[in-house]
Amino acid sequence: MLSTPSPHREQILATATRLFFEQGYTITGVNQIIAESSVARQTFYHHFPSKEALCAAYLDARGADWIEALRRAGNGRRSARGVARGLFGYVEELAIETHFRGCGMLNMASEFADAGSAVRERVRVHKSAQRALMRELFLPFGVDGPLTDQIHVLVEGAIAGAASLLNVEPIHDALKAAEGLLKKAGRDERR
Amino acid sequence: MLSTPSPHREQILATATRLFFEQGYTITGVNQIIAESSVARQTFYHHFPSKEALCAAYLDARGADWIEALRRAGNGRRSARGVARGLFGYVEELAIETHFRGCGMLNMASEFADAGSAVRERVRVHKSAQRALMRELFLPFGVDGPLTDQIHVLVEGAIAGAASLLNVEPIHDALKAAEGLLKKAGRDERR
DNA sequence: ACCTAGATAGACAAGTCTGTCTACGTCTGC
DNA sequence: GCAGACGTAGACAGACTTGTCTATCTAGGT
Repeated sequence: MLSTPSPHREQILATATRLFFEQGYTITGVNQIIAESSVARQTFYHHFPSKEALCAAYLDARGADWIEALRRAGNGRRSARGVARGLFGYVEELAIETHFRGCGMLNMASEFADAGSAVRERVRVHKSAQRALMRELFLPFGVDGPLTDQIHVLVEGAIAGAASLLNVEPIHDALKAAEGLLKKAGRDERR
Repeated sequence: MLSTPSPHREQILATATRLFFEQGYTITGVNQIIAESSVARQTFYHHFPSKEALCAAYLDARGADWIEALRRAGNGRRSARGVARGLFGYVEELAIETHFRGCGMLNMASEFADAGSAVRERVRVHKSAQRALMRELFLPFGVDGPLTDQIHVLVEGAIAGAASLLNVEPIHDALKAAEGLLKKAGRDERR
């Protein structure tokens, strides 16, 4: 069965992850994935019955990785402000590293127009999980749900803004905004 | 010269605008644009020497339209909060109307990985103009630059977030965050 | 009446795309 | 020793891609 993780499958998925993110889905052909994975055509179609199936696997893997990385970036902080700094610091790091390629999930969604498609649904579930992660990270510091949702919007805006403007300014702006909102919330609470 | 606006050119550009936005750039072929524009192949290549040239024209036109629409949505308000409500109200309206298709400029950027490409540069200039527009709209109410930049991030995050989650919640969150930041700024100012 | 510019339809080149197929090799368990 | 699983290499089908080409038609100016 699939209990043993096939190295071929992993290799194909790794190549696809790189190419889908760096180039985009439509523009990346299975021929290129096959060639750069150094596997045979049949091997590819054995593990993934179609390009779209590979896309689904890519979204699942990448989504989980991203959530985990974001959790690590926000964990172990001593304050809500610290969590925010961890999050946006990681976002900045990644933006520079990827040459402002933006969010892999959102980029994929932009290539699937139909809002009812399986891809869009997967992206929706992922972003929903990201939203829940914000709650999880800020909850220990008494930050309420509505505010964590607002910070989530700032994270999304930071990534999208950096990809548009090709620099890290929007990420800094987002962090400042998050700090402002947290400060305000603290002040309101003490009243 | 190009002083007389050719109706054919306009027709092609209108079709491309629709298809590029609804479907995406790579997936939309010139054949489809030609067919749905009801022009001859040669006519297409007469007005646009290549698909990429058409893309550039699309970005220019759509970018200008978007800025203008956003200006109208934020203009004629009596307070900074009113401007924010106008802006996010328009963003919400559009998100629903387009079935959460997101931002046409950002979607296009996501299909051009090379950060140095002409397309990415055009998107960058557009977002820069959008940033300047935020300043212009909020300036009459004494809102300073850094804060308008933060609101701009919220606008970006609202559009991207709505496209991801397939609902308008992120837009409401963004508005709440903007109102919070404006309120906080007003309070700080009075201190 | 004639000439030119612009539009038309459509063939065409040269390449790409996804997915299926055959034919051949190699490794493992029984 | 041999069957079956798994791998490889590569041909192939059929559709699609962008951009160029020819050949015909039509309208306006002189």
